[in-house]
Order: sequence, then C-alpha cells, then structure tokens
Amino acid sequence: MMTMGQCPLTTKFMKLKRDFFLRPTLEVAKDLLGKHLVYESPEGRVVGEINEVESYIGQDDPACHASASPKTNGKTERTKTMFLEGGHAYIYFTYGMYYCLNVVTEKADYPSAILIRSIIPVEGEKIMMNNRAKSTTEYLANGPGKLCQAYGLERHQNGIDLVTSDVLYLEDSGKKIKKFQTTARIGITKGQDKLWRFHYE
DNA sequence: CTCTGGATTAGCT
DNA sequence: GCTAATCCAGAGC
Repeated sequence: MMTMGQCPLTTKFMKLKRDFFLRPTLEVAKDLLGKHLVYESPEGRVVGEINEVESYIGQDDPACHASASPKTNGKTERTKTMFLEGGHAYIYFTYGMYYCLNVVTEKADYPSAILIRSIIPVEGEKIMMNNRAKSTTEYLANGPGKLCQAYGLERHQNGIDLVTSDVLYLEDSGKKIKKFQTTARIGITKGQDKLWRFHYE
C-alpha cells in the first residue's frame, strides 16, 4: 500500500498530489489537519501547520457559496473557482476587508471546498508579523481572515492550482492528527446542523 | 440599478 | 457581549 510519508530523497516533506484532493471532502478535511500550508511569498517562505478547517459541500449545502439558486445553479463569477477540479485554491473577499482561503475538493463541476480557518506558524513568523503589523495580538493566524493577512494572500492568488504551483501549495508534515474536535461551522446562519468543522489545539 | 447581508476581526462597554 | 469597519457579490426589479 502506498503511503503519503516523507520523501526518501533530499526534500524533507512531500507535496500533496492530486489524488489527495479528489476524495470525499470530509475525508480530505480531516486529513488536512497537521498538514503544512506553504507560500513562497515575495518576502520569503511562509509555512504553517493547519489546525482548523471547515467543509462546504455542494449545491445542497445551504452554507456553501455555491448553494443552488434556480437561476445560476450556484455557479457565479465568484464561485466558479469551486467548480474546478480538486486541488485549486478558492480565495474570496468578505465583510469588506478580509480574504479567506479554501482548498477545492472532489471532481470538477462538484462545488466543494475546505476553508482553512487557522494555522500554527512554523516558518516565516517574522513575515507574518510584518503583514499583520497593525495588530497587537500574539495570535498571528488563528482565524481565516487573519491567516490570509499573515500570509499576504489576496484575490490575486484565487484559482492557483496547489498541486502544480511552486508558490502556494500543501505538503505532508509527517504528522498524523488522531485527536481533534468535531463541531458545527462558525459564523454561518444556515446549515448549522452539519458538524463539518474539525480542529485541535 | 438598488439593496442586503456576509464562511470576520478588533476594540469597547 | 456588542458592534463598527468597509465593500462587493448576488439577487431582485
């Protein structure tokens, strides 16, 4: 059986491949816990360990941006990224001032994605602090808006293919998270019955 | 064209 | 706990 373990050659960690993202969204979401989100920013390399995610799955999920409306069937200028093949980055703008990063999952034309809500800084903390200079908080990236601010991710990175990109991608840290909490998603008014948020301390 | 509310955050009461 | 900040996508007309 193939494992997603560490690369035996020179690189310490292995980039996640397409197959990882084409699986059922909830499985991908749980497996994303502990993985490294890497961004080769203009200022330098930024790495964080994912410790909180939320799943948004298909036109029937009322909280999903691509939830079906009769006219568009959920596919609009904003949400078309969610209809790409699993492994792409979906970044959207919200509340007039924040960006949120999602990882698209499953096959093309099935709009599903995982919101990366929080990371633990691993590398490039100085860059993150500079990007969030206006804030006094010690927590650099423990929230979807703060995370994008810390990394410096904006509209420009929307639609990047995380599988083929050398700028923004995910890699296996070799760490497997066995114990994590499962709760309802945060900040939504519809679909609160679905326990699709996974996180650990 | 106009209107509404949001997958948030920081700061204040 | 409450809410301002700040803007734009989506829906309705």
